[in-house]
Amino acid sequence: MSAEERLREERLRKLEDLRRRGIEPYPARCERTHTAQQLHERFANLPPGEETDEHVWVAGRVMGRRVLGKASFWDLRDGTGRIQLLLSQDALGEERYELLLRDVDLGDFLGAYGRVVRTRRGELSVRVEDYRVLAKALRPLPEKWHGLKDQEARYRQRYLDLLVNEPSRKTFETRSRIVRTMRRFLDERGFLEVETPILQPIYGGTAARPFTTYHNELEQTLYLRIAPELYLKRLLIGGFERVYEIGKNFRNEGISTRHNPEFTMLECYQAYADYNDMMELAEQMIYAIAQELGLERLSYQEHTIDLTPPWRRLTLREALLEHTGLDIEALPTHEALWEAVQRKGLFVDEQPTWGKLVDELVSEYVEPRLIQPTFLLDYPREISPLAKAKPTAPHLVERFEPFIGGLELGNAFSELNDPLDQRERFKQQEEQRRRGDEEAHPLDEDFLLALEYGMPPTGGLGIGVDRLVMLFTDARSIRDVILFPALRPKQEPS
RNA sequence: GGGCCCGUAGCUCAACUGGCAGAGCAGCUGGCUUUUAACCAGAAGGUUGGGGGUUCGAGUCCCUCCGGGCCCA
Repeated sequence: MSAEERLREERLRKLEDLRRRGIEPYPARCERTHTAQQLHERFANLPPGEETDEHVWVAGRVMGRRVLGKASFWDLRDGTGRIQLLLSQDALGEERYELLLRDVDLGDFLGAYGRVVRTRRGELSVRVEDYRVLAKALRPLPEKWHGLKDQEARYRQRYLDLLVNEPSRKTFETRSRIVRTMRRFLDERGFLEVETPILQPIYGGTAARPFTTYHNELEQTLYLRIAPELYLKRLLIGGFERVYEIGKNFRNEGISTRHNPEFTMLECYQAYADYNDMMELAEQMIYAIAQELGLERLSYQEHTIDLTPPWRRLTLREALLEHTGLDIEALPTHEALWEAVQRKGLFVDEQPTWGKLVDELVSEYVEPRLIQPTFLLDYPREISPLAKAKPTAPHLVERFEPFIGGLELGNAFSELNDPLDQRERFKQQEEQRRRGDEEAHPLDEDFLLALEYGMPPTGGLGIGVDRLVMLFTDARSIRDVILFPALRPKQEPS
């Protein structure tokens, strides 16, 4: 028997011992009059050594234990904090006291009843007169002092990570606050929260490979959405002027410190707005989150970042001129640009088109250096099939991506609402697909039909929620901000 | 997909140049009625991620597979 199994056997033995003595280790009900936090608030001014007449029931997990013989001190933790239990043979009687010491382990859930006191050393405690075993744990918790450090275990058994690593718990509380603040920000501005299909007959809204599934009854292939964009636009056509959705997108691609196959996205659309309005919306929203968290200036990895609006606006042309010395407007063809890239000895892979080459150069030489909040704007038209062309430069579109700390945090356009132009763009994408581009946008006749009924001029904005949480929690990997990140299955010896 | 690093007791970590696998916490036994990582004493706990190889001898060197981390694509 392994050491692990022996520890489990030991606890099973205790569980049986409890049952033999008529104690159900998994009772259906439990009494609780106060949380730990409520007690700490209510008795904040109780002086050391003082006792109250107040009797309370507390409940929680046993996280620590100091046994001094016929008296002992136990740490009970609930969702709000920690409270000490003071147990003695005097108060419980020999039998009940011995049973507790013998059969209750660290990690078990315990309810305790007694008087609220403060010990001579100043620790608020419950002097226990009665107790209930609430749930027996069969496996030991990770070590109390060092916590759980093993990265793999922290991801695979997140409950243990949350249980013993305070910073991890804080990260996910912060994540929740960020999403809540986003909702409040948009709700206050008249945006309507909606839900659109995750199972889609045609995927679209961005360039990515999808997960494929099948509906048995309909005998139909369906795709998990890579973006909600095309459905949200249908709502603009339907007359809603401001909508947003926060939800999971699914992209069948590699896993990295910045990519999880399912990830959370905010998309919002505002009628009668353009990408300039969406820039303001984005910086205001992220600043509002920063204010909520008290992080208007924050540290991300080795950087100090100031989120105060307005943020820097930088066109791709300016950015590439600055970081590579290439003027893409003076190199308007694929051949000319590639020739210049090679002449300069720039280190990028060859790309099939001018637009993709520009994108590649930006990814390689510009994005990692965008530490302070920056909107990169005016992208090549051919890599942006859902964005409206710039009136002054039809080979470019009104599109931007926000960058902070080198992280790409989103994507936004003045949305293309010309149904004939949209059809042309889809056809160009089909052509790219024929040339082997698996990520080319599929042609969506149902969406084109909707667009032909008329969509108002609209600004759209997508924000990657996970990456935003990374920024605000100083996380190096997206896995640190996703409760249950995607991992390869661990092979169990059979 | 490529390169580098890591995987030792339930948890956190040791183990020199290849030479008896070791400690703390947890658990077990005993002691202790005001502790705060309580303390004191004792005994126990290992397929060193899996498989193969080199060697008198492998946690350590080599090959391979699995998982994780970092960097690159």
